[in-house]
Amino acid sequence: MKLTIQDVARLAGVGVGTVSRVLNNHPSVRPATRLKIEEAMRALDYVPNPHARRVAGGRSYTVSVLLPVVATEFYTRLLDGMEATLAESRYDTALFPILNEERLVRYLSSNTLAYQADGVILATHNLGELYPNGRLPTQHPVALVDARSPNYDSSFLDNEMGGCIAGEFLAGFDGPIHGIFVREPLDRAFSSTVFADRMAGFQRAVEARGRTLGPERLHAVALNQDSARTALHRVLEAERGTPVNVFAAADNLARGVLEECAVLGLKPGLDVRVVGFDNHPWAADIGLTTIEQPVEAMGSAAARLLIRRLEGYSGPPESIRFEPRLIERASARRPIKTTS
Amino acid sequence: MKLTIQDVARLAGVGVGTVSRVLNNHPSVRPATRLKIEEAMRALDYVPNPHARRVAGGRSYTVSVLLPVVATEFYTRLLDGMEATLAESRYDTALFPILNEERLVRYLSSNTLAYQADGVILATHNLGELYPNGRLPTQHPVALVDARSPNYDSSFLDNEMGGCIAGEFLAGFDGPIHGIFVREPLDRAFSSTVFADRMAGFQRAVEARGRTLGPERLHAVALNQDSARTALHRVLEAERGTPVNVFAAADNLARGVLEECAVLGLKPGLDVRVVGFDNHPWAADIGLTTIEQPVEAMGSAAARLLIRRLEGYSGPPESIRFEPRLIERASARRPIKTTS
DNA sequence: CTGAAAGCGCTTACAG
DNA sequence: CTGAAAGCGCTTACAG
Repeated sequence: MKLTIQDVARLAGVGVGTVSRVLNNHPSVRPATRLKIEEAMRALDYVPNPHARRVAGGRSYTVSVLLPVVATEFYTRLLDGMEATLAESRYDTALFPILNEERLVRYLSSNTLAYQADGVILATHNLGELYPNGRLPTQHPVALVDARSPNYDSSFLDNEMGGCIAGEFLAGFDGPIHGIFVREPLDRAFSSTVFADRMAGFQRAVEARGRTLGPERLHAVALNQDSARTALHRVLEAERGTPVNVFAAADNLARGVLEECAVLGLKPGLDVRVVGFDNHPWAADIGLTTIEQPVEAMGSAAARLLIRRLEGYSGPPESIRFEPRLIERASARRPIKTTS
Repeated sequence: MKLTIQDVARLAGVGVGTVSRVLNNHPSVRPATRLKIEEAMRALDYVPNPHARRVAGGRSYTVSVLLPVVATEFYTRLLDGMEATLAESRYDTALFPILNEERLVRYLSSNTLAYQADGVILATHNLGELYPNGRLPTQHPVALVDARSPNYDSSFLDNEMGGCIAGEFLAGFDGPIHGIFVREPLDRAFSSTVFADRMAGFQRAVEARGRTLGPERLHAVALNQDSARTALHRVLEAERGTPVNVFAAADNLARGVLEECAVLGLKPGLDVRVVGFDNHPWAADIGLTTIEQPVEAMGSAAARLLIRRLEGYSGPPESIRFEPRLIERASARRPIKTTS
């Protein structure tokens, strides 16, 4: 009842070996034959049995993706990017949500993972705390995403540059400048410098423009809207007047700020200028000026780096750096410059 | 280099068939033989190749666990309970974090899941919204945990009873009674009635004791501590005086309330009596009176129900109900009754 | 109770 | 470029 490679071979009028070759993108298959077989597969709606492939081929055609359990759009998009690229090369994705540190260690040391996957993608995790030598205890190729390490391939965003852009932009407005960011770690298992980097760039840019930004203007909060709303109150109390300029280092925080503005009757872009970070799909809907990061592209790049290793490449580790850019919307807009 | 069943058979001086039988708990193996083989496996540190088992046996020895991406202790513990029981029966666990609704549908419809798993455990998800007929589009056995359905085996907590217990307990104190709970859904992909049930029981119990609890005393918040802190302010403003009695329908919320009490200089258990829900490991450390739910046991029960199906049981769906109980600590303690 | 053998659905040299 | 065959590491009737 379950379709096998035999059924495809029979329908296409070829041997199973040839079907297998098209399944594995083997170069030496005549185009006409390939077409005939692909048609048969489509007609039968054939999906190869991955377990048999693993046994016969000695590879699993699966990559393990280890990611922190932080329910933000960011990880959904990152995963979409990785999975799309992995699927193109016919790799399955096995997800391992890192609920806590003990679980991360277990995943990496267990036979389960070793058996299941040909390679590992680790998200947002700076090695080094858990594994002081900066190496994961696995024989398989590893790629990092949204993180960097000298030992592994990685794709990452230049978060510091993103902070810089926000800082330079807000320094162009009158009124005091504040920053709202997330205190690390996001999660016990994930020490990351993402937010620290953003704030470092931000601070540097603001001060380079001769504007002050002491520690009392930097507000560390939890990654949720309510915390950001509370932080806005602290900003307003400190300044006792508008306008104020706020860099919220994640769109989710910026959204909280905008919502609280609505409650307080303050006009975004006039009384309170807000710049977020992420450019999530809904950012346009709420008119949020923000720093865009190409999340899907980062995921896709990490997947591509890993696939290259899986196919035998063995050059030195490579890092692909992505650059953020400013998306200007109503929540903070520069006046249009008029000539003369 | 990789160990196979052949190596074990050779060392134990038996055929591979017999080794396979002990691997699969086949009854007809002489105890002495079994011992000899188990010793050989231990000596070699042998782990069977799951892919080969899947191909030969036609089963995957894997169950898929679909769970919402809400980073709370609850899911860690639930998973611990499930995995422990599954592992006892030599089942691997494949985790599928439901990042959004589209992804849940994709998991359930994809060939990936169908191939990988012999069965599915779905957490905290009330079917019916996504699948109006209340059935998942899968041929495999399904068990629910932290949710119920007439169509599938399930293990769940009597959340309403938990709310009742909290309500009865708080009704024993002087001062107004408030409730802080989470507005559903927790997550776009997970419609659950967990919090609604807790509040329904709470309200019923409080009113049965002749105490008032209008809608203005029920505070819907997001599931994080900051939201709970803000809610406490609303409680205190409404009452303008202490003591007040607060049921926070999750320990995480209760923790926020206690922290805000510390900031405001209010004494937990005297000025503000707080009852949480969960009895997470850290609840004892902060002296939180709370409703305990046996999370690991619930996970374990769901796993057991599924395993029974996987082994061929085909009776009607069964629901295992777990009862919560009150754990009294400093944040709300009844005066010790003295005789006469 | 146990061994030898066939078979699961693929992959991959080996010949042609 | 392609087919026939051996082999991957297991499981499971089939005999004994």
